[in-house]
Amino acid sequence: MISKQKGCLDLYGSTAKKWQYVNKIIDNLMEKYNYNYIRTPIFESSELFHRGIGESTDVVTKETYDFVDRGERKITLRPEGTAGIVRSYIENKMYGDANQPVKLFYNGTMYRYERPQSGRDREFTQFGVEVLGSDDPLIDAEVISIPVMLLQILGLKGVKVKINSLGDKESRDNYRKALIEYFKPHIKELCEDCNERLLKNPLRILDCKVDKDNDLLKNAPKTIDYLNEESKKRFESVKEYLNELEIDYEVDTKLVRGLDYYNHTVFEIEASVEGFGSNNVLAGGGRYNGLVDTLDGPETACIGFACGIGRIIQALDLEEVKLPIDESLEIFVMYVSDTEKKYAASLVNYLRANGFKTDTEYTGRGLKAQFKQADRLNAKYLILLNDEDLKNDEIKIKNNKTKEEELVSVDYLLYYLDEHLSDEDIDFEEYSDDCECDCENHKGHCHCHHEEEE
RNA sequence: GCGGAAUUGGUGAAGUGGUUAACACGCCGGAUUGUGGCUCCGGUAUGCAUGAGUUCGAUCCUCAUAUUUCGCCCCA
Repeated sequence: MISKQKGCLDLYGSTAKKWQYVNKIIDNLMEKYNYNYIRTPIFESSELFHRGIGESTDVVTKETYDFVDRGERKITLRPEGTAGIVRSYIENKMYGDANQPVKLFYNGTMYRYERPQSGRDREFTQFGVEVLGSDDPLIDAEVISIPVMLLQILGLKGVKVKINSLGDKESRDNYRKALIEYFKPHIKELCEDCNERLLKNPLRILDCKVDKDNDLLKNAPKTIDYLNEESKKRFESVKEYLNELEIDYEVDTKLVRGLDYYNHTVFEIEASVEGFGSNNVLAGGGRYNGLVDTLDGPETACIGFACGIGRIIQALDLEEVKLPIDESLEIFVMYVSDTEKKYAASLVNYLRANGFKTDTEYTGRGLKAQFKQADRLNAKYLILLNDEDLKNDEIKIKNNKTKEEELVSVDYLLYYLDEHLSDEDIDFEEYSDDCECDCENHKGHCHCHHEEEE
């Protein structure tokens, strides 16, 4: 047997339903925010990511899926969405569009060659947003508000918004130098990883889990103190707009993020759910005003974020949030004889064409088993074809909940179904948590048939 | 890139170096209900992740590989 590749995921069944639902919410939300969908290739030239994300970042040095194609081209599977979109922005000269800023969103798979663990796969899906062509702090706040709104709509509770500012290039460089000077004399007191980090990415020392209680970290210089006046003012303005949007946030001066292209505003959205490992960051992003320039485009102020759909679903599961997914079937058509089966074929087709969610039997089951199948599919109405009835142009319809049967004339069928199914919309009572039967098969919705016995 | 744990049928799983791999659920068939969900009867892994080794003999021991899972680094 051939098994799937490490860190990949087969998405199907009820989990797939959840993804479809989340995607639907995202599309809807982006419509309201007036962001346009963009899809860029899953693979790009390796150089794009090396220059874009940063030669020294872990993502590029040890996590990319690289290969050489038959034309000797160096290719990399995209490890994130921003670089490809910036490339597209430049290549398609979107900076020349009349409509500025350019507000885009994407939703697709990304690839990172990593050791899989909770909340991290090699192929994973990110939804994200990029706004190119505006340095207005209002946009910073808006971009932060998107994942917040999304998680709120999905019903996730314990979300925490953390923000920080790295300042402009000047501020960031000054801060970096200050940190190195501060840590250098004491570096022996810190863990092995921190020693590694000192020159490569000193900002990350602040985020160290091993040394987090060390006074050295607590008293380290803070990003805020190294912002120049302009950067400081900008950060204040972002915070003001966040207040206007009524977004609760926390300034975390240790929040630095690992990709080279970030400056000014950076942010993360964390799930504080019991049972989430260390990969509890659901969304992250920030400003990257230098990236378009780095990739040979005109200087353009940009900001964006990305969130992992898989992690969001995981968080929803851990919080046991119930998504309003309707898993019922409107009509199940049953038959026994060959003539009934032929009639069933055209009837099913007819019902579907008229907008009813309809299914029927395909495996030669007996009538008894067809009833079971109908229950499994959560059918609301059963149509029991019977040669005798058909001779009279009549069809037997059974309400699978009340068990009431009615013989309906063929001409009247659609009307009958319309009548009965329209007010049969999702009955939230029925799908509540309160099911107390002993069966084990209902984690979410209970479809058990426990009559009002006794 | 580094480290820990796991891998038995459709599912949850028990189990042993040696004839037919427990049990439960599910599923299929039958009986009984006019058309099901209750009950009863029967069926349901020539197989214990894959490959190699130790052995008279391995699902059970050893090694390798794959996948899963949980951490570290890093990220969403």
